[in-house]
Amino acid sequence: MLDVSLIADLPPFDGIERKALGTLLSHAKSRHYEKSSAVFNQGDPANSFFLLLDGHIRVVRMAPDGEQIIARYISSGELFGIAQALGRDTYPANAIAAVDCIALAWPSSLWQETVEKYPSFASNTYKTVGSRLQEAQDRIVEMATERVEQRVANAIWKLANQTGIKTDEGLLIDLPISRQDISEMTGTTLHTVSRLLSAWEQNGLVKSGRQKITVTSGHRLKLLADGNRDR
Amino acid sequence: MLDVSLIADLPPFDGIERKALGTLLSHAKSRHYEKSSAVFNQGDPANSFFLLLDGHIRVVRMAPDGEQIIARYISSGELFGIAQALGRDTYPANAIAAVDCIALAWPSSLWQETVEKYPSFASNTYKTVGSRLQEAQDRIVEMATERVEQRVANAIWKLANQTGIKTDEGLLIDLPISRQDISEMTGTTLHTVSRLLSAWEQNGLVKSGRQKITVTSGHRLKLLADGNRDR
DNA sequence: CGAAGCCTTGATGCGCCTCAACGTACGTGG
DNA sequence: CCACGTACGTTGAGGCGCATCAAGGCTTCG
Repeated sequence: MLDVSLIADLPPFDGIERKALGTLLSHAKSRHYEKSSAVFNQGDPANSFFLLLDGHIRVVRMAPDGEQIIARYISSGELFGIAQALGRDTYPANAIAAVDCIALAWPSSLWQETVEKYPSFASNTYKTVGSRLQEAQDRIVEMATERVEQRVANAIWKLANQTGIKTDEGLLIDLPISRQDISEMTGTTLHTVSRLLSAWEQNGLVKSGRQKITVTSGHRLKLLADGNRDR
Repeated sequence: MLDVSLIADLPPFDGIERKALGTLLSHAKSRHYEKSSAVFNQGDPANSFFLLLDGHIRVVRMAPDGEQIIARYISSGELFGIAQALGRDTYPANAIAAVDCIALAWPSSLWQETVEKYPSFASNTYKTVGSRLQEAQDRIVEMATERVEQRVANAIWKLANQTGIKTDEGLLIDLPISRQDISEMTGTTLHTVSRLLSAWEQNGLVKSGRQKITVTSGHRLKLLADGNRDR
């Protein structure tokens, strides 16, 4: 049986009494997704909505020509696959487990009911959608006005802040991430990302290896992201 | 006094009885905005939400360096400035009248109440937000994967379909739009847009003049937008 | 141990920005 | 109504940023 403490402190459920959380949980199924497996795919009928309990999920959209673009990473404690909140009945993107993940899944049919019964849940989730729209718009502005170097610096800086864990060398991004992944987040190529990381490593901004990036000087990385050309 | 027929047939109000529309309208103020004036600005406290009755509104975001990016155009019949639906209390962008406009304005305090009282209004507006998020994501993918020529073709094609009126020459975009505007929609420069339009005019795809674009071959323009290099 | 996946680094060239100069339509006030 | 100022549009020359093409090294895993 799932315990209420699993979700009681998470932002989406803020303001719902524990008893109600119990009933909510009784309708949820806990599922395990292993690394690189798909939770759902773009175009699939949106039969469930999800809460990520542990791990990281990569949300990916396909371009018409088959190229992939990473829309965002979901961290634990976040809702995802909430197509209902967007008035959709299919998922708008692929969701891939970046590492082994545990998620709760509710049937979509419960969405409407939940939103109506718990106004705080409704306002929290719509706020989430709102901020994702905001983020998307920001990214459009970024793509339109900034150079590749800034965008890559910004992407890594945000990832480090979202998922980073402190090590003695700096902030380590807590999920396996390749040069290719970064390029798909920023609209460039893995080659350019590789060159940038090499240069930054020389200048002591980051330390990186196979699918691993540690930010050693968040400060200077942020400066780059904000457009200061180095030295 | 405002007449119910003004809004009765508009999508956002679909499914609300005429009597309720009357009460709703009684709280609205009709306002006139002359060409190039601001309805609201980015960062302003979101005191009202709006319905555009006539005209076209340009939604613009400012980049940190002062550059402007056009997020979208609002056509008549659409809601805009609905910061509440995004859980925000300030507007996330500027709204500028592209031509003389007439809009209804409601105080933001009415939003919550309206959403709760009319479920169809709620689901319609959240669907709107959802599709704007979708559009934004699509645009990110576009910026990341397509060449300037495709993006410009696509922007013009969409504008022509959204606002176009039939003339004997083709589809005329029904609002004054400069090379600069197009460049701010696509993340390029007015120079490149000018060169593209000149070339397209030579090939008989469009006819354009000062702040005016007529699409003479939507078909071939769409082909360009989809990535077919011409001839 | 081989294969597949990830990373690096060089060489080359093109797409598009930048800079510059000029032409043209609009509207505004004398 | 004409003259001027301003906003918009065009077109050329030059060069930079980054994609593309190419080749090879290093890990990880079956």
